[in-house]
Amino acid sequence: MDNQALAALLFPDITKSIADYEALYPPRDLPDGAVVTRIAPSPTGFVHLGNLYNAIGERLARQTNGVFYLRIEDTDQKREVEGAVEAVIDAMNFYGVKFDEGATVEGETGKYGPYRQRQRKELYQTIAKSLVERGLAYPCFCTEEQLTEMRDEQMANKENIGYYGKYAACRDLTLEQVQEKISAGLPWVLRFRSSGDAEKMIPVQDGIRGELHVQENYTDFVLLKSDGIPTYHFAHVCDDHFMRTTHVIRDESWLATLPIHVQMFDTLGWQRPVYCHTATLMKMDGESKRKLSKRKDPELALSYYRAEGFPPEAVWLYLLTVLNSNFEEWHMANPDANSREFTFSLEKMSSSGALFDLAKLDNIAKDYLSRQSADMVYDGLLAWAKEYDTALAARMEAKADFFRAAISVGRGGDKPRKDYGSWAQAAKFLSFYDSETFVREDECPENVSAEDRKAILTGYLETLNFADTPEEWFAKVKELTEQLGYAVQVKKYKKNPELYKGSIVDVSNLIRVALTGRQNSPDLWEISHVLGEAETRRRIEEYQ
RNA sequence: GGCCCGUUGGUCAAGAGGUUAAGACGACGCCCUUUCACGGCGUAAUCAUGGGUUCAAUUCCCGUACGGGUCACCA
Repeated sequence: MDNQALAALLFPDITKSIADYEALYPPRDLPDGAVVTRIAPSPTGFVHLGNLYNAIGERLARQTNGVFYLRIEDTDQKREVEGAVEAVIDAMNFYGVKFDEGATVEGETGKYGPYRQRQRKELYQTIAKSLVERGLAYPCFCTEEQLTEMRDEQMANKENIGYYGKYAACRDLTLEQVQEKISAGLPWVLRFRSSGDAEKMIPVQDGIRGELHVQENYTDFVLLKSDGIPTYHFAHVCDDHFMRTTHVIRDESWLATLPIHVQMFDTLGWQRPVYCHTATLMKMDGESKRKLSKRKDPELALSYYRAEGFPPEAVWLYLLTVLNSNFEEWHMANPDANSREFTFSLEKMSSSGALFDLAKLDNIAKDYLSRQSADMVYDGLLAWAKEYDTALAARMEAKADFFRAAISVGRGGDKPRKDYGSWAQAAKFLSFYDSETFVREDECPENVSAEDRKAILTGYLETLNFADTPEEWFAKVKELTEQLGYAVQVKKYKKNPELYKGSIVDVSNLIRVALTGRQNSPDLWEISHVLGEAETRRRIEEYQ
């Protein structure tokens, strides 16, 4: 076979050489140990947790004065969705992830582009052509049906599946045969001619997992699809080489095709990047774990957390506890420090899949929000409401001082309340303050009879004086409690429940339900002052 | 089915050849308390399993089981 002639036949328009691209994309001038990494999503319109998970690379790049960039893997035109690139950028921006170079909404920035793979067709074809010239790649005319047939036969024979050895029908076509098929207009893909041995294991250093042993690739996998666009495997190798990527951080599902990637780097004589395969986030499904699924699990989508209103930093705090086992300890020691001050390390990443724990996220978010100022919470809630709850946004703007006061209750001090971890939770929690949204959700405490309910609320109203100090106010509550045969001290009631109708818990909770509609709320006297005397009296009278 | 990866409490996990096997979340119980919270304390693990190496293994090696992933002209 005349490889030069075949290459010319297959790629008549390619005039550049690999050397041209080496010159175009010179090695980066960066300090020793600088990490160059990226996220490389495909523009399917679905931005998921994994994308953010791998954006941890940004922190690694920052820590080492390296580079973090965005590459768009748009080689599958069928799955592409309009506006998807903007969606990725918007989502990353929301989570504070900044790119040094790569695709942008307007176009792109950086010297190693284009950063959209489809625009790099000529580069891939140049590399492909050189492989053909070296006799390492060949056109394949097999149809989908033929390939399915081959797979079925291999399955039936319990042989390894794939295009290799005697199954590689197009491997040894003559130049004339290729010429004939091409002039007949038959579509073709370009396959790699693998000389790998399935029995051979090759060691690969993984940045997270340590030394890995993978089987050598023996299949003639596809480099270029029939439309001339590369497959993921080929594009990844070419791009990460010419973009001078040092670390490839990606999901562990790529472990299976690692042999292909390693083989490509080696045969092209390029230095392999450090592969870092992250563990997949899992979810409990009945008795067993399984990968988070796009169709079944709304929490896989990044948009879920935004719509729910979890502050971006809180999501990072949670993700970091899962990503780096020593992060949580650091965060407890530095509760108010920004998570970016934490030194992230690949070695501390877990290699087995963690169950995604929404309860823990919730806890972390509550703790985070409890430490924020009332202004921050007001602004955050308002910004969220403008997008997801416009009625609330309107009320907040109309009654800004009132909402700020409500948000301030229980905030500050050594023991701030942890009532909500997301803006959606905050909206719900705060709803009782505003008379427009006030609804009684909880019932009067069980220990309190209808008669006592009336007596307590009437008595409460009679002595109610808005000028009282909190101490004076509560002294009156205690007095009322005692008069009506309830125990002022919970402990006494617990010891001798038969001596009392109930305790101050019941009395307080009755007032609480009257005032807030719930049995769980912040301090009643503070709430009353946010509501004002008229509204306070109105709610209690109404509940008598 | 082949191949790859994994397995410490309900969940996330630290850990080292010899430890009382950290810590966090969740659950439950108790305490504090001027209600609701917050907070404090406490309870719950024969470190998947069989074998080997060793004075000693949960920690090293091999097998088994289980779980997960992957085997496309999708990424």
